[in-house]
Amino acid sequence: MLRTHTCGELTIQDAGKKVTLCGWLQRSRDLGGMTFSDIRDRYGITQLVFNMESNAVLCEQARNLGREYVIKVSGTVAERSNKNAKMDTGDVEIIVEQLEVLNTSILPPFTIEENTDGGDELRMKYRYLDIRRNPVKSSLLLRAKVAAETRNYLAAQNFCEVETPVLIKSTPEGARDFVVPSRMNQGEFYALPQSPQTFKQLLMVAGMDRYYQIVKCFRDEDLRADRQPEFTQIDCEMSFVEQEDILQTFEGLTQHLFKSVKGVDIGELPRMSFADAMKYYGNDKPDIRFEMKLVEVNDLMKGKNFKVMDDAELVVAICAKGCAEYTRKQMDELTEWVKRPQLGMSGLIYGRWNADGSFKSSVDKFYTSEDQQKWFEQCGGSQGDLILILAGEKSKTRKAMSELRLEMGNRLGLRKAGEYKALWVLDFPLLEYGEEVKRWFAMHHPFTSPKPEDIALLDSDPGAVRANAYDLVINGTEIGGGSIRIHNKDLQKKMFSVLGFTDEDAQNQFGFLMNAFEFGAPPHGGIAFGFDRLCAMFGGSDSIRDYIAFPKNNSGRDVMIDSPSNISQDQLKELGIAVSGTKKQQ
RNA sequence: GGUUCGGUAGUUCAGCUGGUUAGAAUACAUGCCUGUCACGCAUGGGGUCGCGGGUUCGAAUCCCGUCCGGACCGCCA
Repeated sequence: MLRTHTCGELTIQDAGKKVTLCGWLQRSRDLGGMTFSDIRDRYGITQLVFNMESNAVLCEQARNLGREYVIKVSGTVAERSNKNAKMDTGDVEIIVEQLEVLNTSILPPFTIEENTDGGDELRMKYRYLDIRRNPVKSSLLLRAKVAAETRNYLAAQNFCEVETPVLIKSTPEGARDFVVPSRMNQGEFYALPQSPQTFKQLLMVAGMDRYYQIVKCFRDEDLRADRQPEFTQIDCEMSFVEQEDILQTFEGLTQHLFKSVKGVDIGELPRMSFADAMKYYGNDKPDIRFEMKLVEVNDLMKGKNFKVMDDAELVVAICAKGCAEYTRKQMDELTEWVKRPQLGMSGLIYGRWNADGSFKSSVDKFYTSEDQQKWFEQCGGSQGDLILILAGEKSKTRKAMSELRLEMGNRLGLRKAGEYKALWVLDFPLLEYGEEVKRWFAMHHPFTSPKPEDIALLDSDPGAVRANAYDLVINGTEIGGGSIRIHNKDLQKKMFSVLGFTDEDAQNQFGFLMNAFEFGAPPHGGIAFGFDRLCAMFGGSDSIRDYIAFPKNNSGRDVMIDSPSNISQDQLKELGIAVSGTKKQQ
C-alpha cells in the first residue's frame, strides 16, 4: 500500500501520528511564508502544510504543484491552530516531511469542485473528472448502497440471483429492440433484452421459486432526463403466489430501502385503483404528497348555454387553496401554459372566491354567483381559493389537468423535497386500443394475467378486462411495476390471439415459453423496479444521469468515448451487412 | 417526427432595437504576502462570437440553412 490512511479519516485523535496519504491536489493557498494544500481522494479532503522557515525546498516544491497532480505525502498529523468546522478533517492538518509527485496533470477543463464551473456537456465528455467531484461521486456511492441493501433484503427472503442472457431474440411487441448482428449466422440478429421477462418466467418453470437480478435492460427509444437506452432494473419473480403476496414482499423491500438508505419510515403503502388514479389525479402515477384532487364538474358547467362546456366530454376542476389573489397576469400565464402544444387545451376557466365574499370568474357571462358558489362547494373550496377548470375530450383533458395540478403543486411548494409518499396503483386494464393500427395492445405486457372474473370479457369487451397488474408509485414517479403472469398455455395463446397474433406468429416468437408452460408451470408473478429512478429519487433528483457512471446524452450518444460510431468495411463484410445509407445522407 | 430554449475567453455567462479596440466573473501565468481554507493584493496572457450562405457601407447582433447541446410532446408492451 502506498498510503497508511485515506484523506477522509484523520481526526484530532490521530494527532502526532506519522502518516502517508495519496490523492489529488485539490487546490493550494500560497501565503508567501507558508503554503496550504488540499489533498483529495474518494474519502475526503485533508489539509497539508508547508513552511518556508522549516523546509524551504519542500515548500517551494509544493508551490509548483498544479491542480489534479497525483501526490504522495508523508508527515505528522497536527492539531490546527485555526480549525475548519466545515471539513470532516478540519481539526487537523499534515505537517509534510516528504512529497512525491506520482503523476502530473494538465489543467482540467473545468474545476473539480463541489460547485464546478463546467456545463453538462463538458462534464459528460470528461466524465472521469466529473466523478472526482463530490456530488457525482456521492450519487454513485448512494447507488451502490441501494444495490447492497436490495441484495441484503432479497437474499434474506430466499431470493436467488440468477444472470440471464444479454444476447437474445427480437420481438415486435413493446419498445424497439437494439439488435446485434451475428457473424456466425449471417443475416440473423440477436436483440438485447428490454427486460429478462421471459427468462425469469422460465426460471419459475425451472423451479427456482424466488429469483432476482439487478440487471441492465435496453430500449431503443428516445431519451429523457429520466430515460436512458440502457438502464438498470431490480427484476424479481416468485412462484406459488397471488398478487397480495407480491405486494407484501415488495412493500417490505420498499420499506427496508427507505429505512436503510434514507432513515425514513415510509409506513404502510396505500392502494388506489387505476380507475381512481385517473379520475382523481388524471394519471396512473399520482403524486399524493398533496391533495388538490381533480373534481368532475360536468353537471355544474353544462346546460348554461356555454357551448364549449356543452360540447365537452369532460369538465374537470381543481381548487388551488389561497390563490384567489392571483393577478390577471398570472392567470394569463397559466392559460398560455395549458395552451402549449404539449397540452393543447383551448383555454382555462378560473373562478375566485374573493376576500370580500364576492365571486368572480372568467365566464361570468354564463354563470351567476350562485353557480360559482356551487363550484367551490363541489371542489371543497372556501373563501380565498381559486378554482381552475378545463374542458374537452376526456383523456386529453385529464392529462392536461394532471399537468396543471402538478404545476400548481410546484408553484405552491406542495411537492416538498425530502417528503416521500408511496402507493400501489392496482387493477390496471389488461389492454388498450391502438387507434392508428386498429388493434388491442397489452398495457403491461402480453404475459400479464387477466383477473379471473374478467376472463369472460376477453371476447365481448376487451377494454373492460382488468389485469392482475400493479405499479409502485413514489412522489408521482413510477418506480416499479409487475403482474401475476399467465402460466397456462391455452390462456397465453388466447392472449396472443386477442393481440392480433396468428397462431403461427405466436408459436414462432413465443413458442419456447408456451411449450414450457406445458411442462408444469407453477402459478407465478413478479415485479421490476427502475433502479436508476429509485436511486435518483433517494438522491432527490429528477434526472437519473448523475446516478449512472457513464450515461448517454439526449441523442443516445456517449460523448466521452464517442459512440455509436462507424465500423470498418471489413467488419461489415464479415457480418454480411451493407449499410444502405444514413438518415443524414438521405 | 414535432415544440422550445441555447451555442461568445479554458469555464460559466453578459453583450444581440446592426456602428470605435467584444466585456464580467472565475480559471490560468507572474510577482508580493507566515494561519489560509471560495485566502488576499497587483499585473498579464487568453476569442475563426458553432459552421455555411444572405441582407447591409458595416453583422456576435437581422434573415435562411445546417451542426451540436438541454427540456418537453409523440414514442417508451
